[in-house]
Amino acid sequence: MEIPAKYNPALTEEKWYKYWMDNDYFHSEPDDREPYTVVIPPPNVTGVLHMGHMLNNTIQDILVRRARMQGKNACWVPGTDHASIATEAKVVAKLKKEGIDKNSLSREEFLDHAWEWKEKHGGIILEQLKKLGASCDWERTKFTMDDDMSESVLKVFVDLHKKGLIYRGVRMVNWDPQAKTAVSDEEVNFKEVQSKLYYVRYKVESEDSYVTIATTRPETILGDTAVCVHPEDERFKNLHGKKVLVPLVNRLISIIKDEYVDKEFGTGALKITPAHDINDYEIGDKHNLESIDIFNDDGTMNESAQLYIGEDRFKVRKLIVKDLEEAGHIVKIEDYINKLGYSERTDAVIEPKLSMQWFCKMENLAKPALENVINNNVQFHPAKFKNTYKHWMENVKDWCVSRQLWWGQRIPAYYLPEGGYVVANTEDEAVELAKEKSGNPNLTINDLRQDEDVLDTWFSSWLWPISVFNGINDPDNKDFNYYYPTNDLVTAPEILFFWVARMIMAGYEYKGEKPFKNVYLTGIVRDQLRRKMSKSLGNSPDPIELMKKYGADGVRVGMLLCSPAGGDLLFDENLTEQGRNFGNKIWNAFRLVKSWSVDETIEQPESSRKSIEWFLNRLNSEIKNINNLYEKFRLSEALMSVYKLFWDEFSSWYLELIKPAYQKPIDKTTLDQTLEIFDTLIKLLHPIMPFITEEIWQLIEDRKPGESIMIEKMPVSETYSNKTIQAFERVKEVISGVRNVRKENNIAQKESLALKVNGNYDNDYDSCIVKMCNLSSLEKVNSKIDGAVSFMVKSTEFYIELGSLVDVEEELKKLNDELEYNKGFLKSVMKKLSNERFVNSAPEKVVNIEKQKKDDAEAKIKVLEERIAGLK
RNA sequence: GGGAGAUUAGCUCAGCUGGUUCAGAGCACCUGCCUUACAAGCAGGGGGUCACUGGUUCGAAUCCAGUAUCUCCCA
Repeated sequence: MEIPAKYNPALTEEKWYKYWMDNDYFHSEPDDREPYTVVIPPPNVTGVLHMGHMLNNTIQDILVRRARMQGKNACWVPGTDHASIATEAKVVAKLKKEGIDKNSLSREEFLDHAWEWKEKHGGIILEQLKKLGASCDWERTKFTMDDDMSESVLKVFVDLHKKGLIYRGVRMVNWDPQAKTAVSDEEVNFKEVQSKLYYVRYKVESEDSYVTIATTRPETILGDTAVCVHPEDERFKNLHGKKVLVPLVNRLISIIKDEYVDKEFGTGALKITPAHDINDYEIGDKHNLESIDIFNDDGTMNESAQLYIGEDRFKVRKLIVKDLEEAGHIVKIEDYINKLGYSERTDAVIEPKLSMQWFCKMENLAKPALENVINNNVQFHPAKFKNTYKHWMENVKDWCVSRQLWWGQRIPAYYLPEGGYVVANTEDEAVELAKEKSGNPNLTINDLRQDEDVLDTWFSSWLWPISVFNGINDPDNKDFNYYYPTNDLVTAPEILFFWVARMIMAGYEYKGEKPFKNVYLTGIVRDQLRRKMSKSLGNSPDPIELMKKYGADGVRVGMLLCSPAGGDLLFDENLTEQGRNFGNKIWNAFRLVKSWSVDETIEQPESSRKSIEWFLNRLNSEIKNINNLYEKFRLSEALMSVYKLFWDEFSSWYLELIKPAYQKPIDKTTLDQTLEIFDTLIKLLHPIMPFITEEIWQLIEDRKPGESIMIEKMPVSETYSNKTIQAFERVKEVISGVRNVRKENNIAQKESLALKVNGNYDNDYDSCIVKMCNLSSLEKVNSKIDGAVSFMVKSTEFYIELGSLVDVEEELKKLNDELEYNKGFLKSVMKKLSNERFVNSAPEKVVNIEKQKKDDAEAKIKVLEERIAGLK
């Protein structure tokens, strides 16, 4: 069989993905086995695959494939969320391009367009995940606006309303004047901008004096309802209880006292505009101030402003400064850097605005969600995120769940003609409730007006682990009972609060149980300059191209190589290259083993027998180690361990040890055992590199149709002896020693050498040393040999006689350097041992270790000194 | 302004409840090799006052305090 020297992923990946799908390996149904469940963090329907998804889904697939091979019933539920703001923005933009104004469409017409858009673009990411090898149960794919999902959302809204946890209220919200919707705090990006600080003086009522305030937003002066000073501020004590006139509109407002004011900032006097600043709103609330809303929804001035009506807020700033200046109210203008909130979706400057919204009370929902993270019922990896989570949950604010959009679940609240409203799951129910509430038995649905707003997308996603199994609509169904709670959630720390925390809340509220046991928090993928990868910066490689170039396996390895949990992840294409190279290494190891022909008549060489014995010990110890790392979610370390096991231990040592001479056959025992070892290794590798391992597994032996490595059993660790492993480490040192001698003296491997040993030496692995070093003899002697090149392993001396070839000077230097080092080492040990307090207070074990060090060092020094004397 | 965390090799990071896996790994770098599995490779090598200053201790990268720098979250 001719196997190419370079592994070509393109030839195998599609083939095996199709094979897995055709055999339905990804699909799960409840049965007797232990379930292992993961729900995908639903990507946004507007998106395309980016590096963050690659990382996140690589990790999920590794966990899922591993669990499946451990014999669990693995179920990974894929899906997407409807992303109301982003999707609506996209659809509006698309319509605009076609010359259609959203406002000219009815709600239903618009939604038709939106659905059409979703059908066309919504599945892109999921399709791309297949290229990565994601072993999702595609039959279970969900979308947050599927009928049953929406039904769950509305049911929960109605239920929470009944429980008094949903209420309607006026609140200061982050208003996006471009999207004309409120956005959550988390969807606001703060950026530093160069702006100006305007010092404006207000005339004190019936006095010929002024008070000067400082503001960055002079246009909001028109909405001022107070001026506030610090009660202890001497400069303003004479003003307490007085009133001032708002410039230009001459409204009379009070001077109030509040400790909130920073005496050092500006002039120490603060204008209060409760309708347009969150802090002012709170002060206004405290002092019962009037709120004057001077903006329209699109950021232009309204009638309440009295001036500049219909003009945009930024234009008004320029106009009002000019007018204030002319009226003599501007004292000075300074340059000033402040932070401004921008909408994550539209990049418009956020306008704090009072508006009627729907809220969800968080306090009681947060309690179990906090408690069960603190007590580790839900575990965070890495655990440091518990701190931030705790801080957030203890200061949780009510959740604004309404959005002024059409795309999403419409709030099931119906307003009665004569005021008031009812909340109901269906229109019929709403009519019934309305009849009851109004006492009017003739009401019909046409008399009711449903709320125009939709629910926040997170109000869908927080139910995700429950609703994908239909656990809201049918709480006692088989799937929900079997798969919930799920096992691991893999997501980014950025959404720890507004997604993870809320899922935990929903879990306890609707099932009385956590939604998942572990939360693995990935890092943020950044480029080499630590910049977050983003489309706008253009610093993100296209994952599809990357997979084409390096193979999905290579990219998976590359992602994992740079991803300590929770830390930032500095992606570099050379990591994927390293992944591809690793694939090639595996491929070539396979090629080598496959190239050997068997001769059943030859006996197994001693060296092979010993090598296998060693490697099995090494392998089992490493399996244990790897299991440990996986349990602690130290995935990149698990990868590194299996990487080194395969590359260093298996390829560089084991295969070289058992390799037959060129074109010579191998004995059957060794080959069989080697194939078995290979099989174990690729099973260990499968969760990380599913494609190449399947390809090799299928080639290594004839497989029956329907067989696959992905449903094989993950190897478990059997007993092993650390003694054997350590003994072999000595053997490696001896072999390295001989290699060094060859190298330093330019002796080819073909030329055989005679090795002599003096000192403490175990000849168990002589056959391995003889083979690896091409020795003509390996002989124990009882004295040092002058005139030979030498090296030491521990305090055992090894000699190779090269006759005149020995460079005495060189040899002396080497020995003297080593002597120097050992003397220094001994000195440091003696220092410890001669410290009485150390000997008395340190545990006996530690003292004994030091004594052992002393003995070893002394023995070595003695040997070195003798050798130096011999050479001189 | 409030809170959390970080600082270990050129880069990214391990290093658990102080002591033999204590100064590590991978990559990068340097040297020599196209040796019949693999140059996407092989064999070697160099490189760190563990941010700084004190303290606790027989003993500190590890614990404590302060300083500096950085990051994130909240306002």
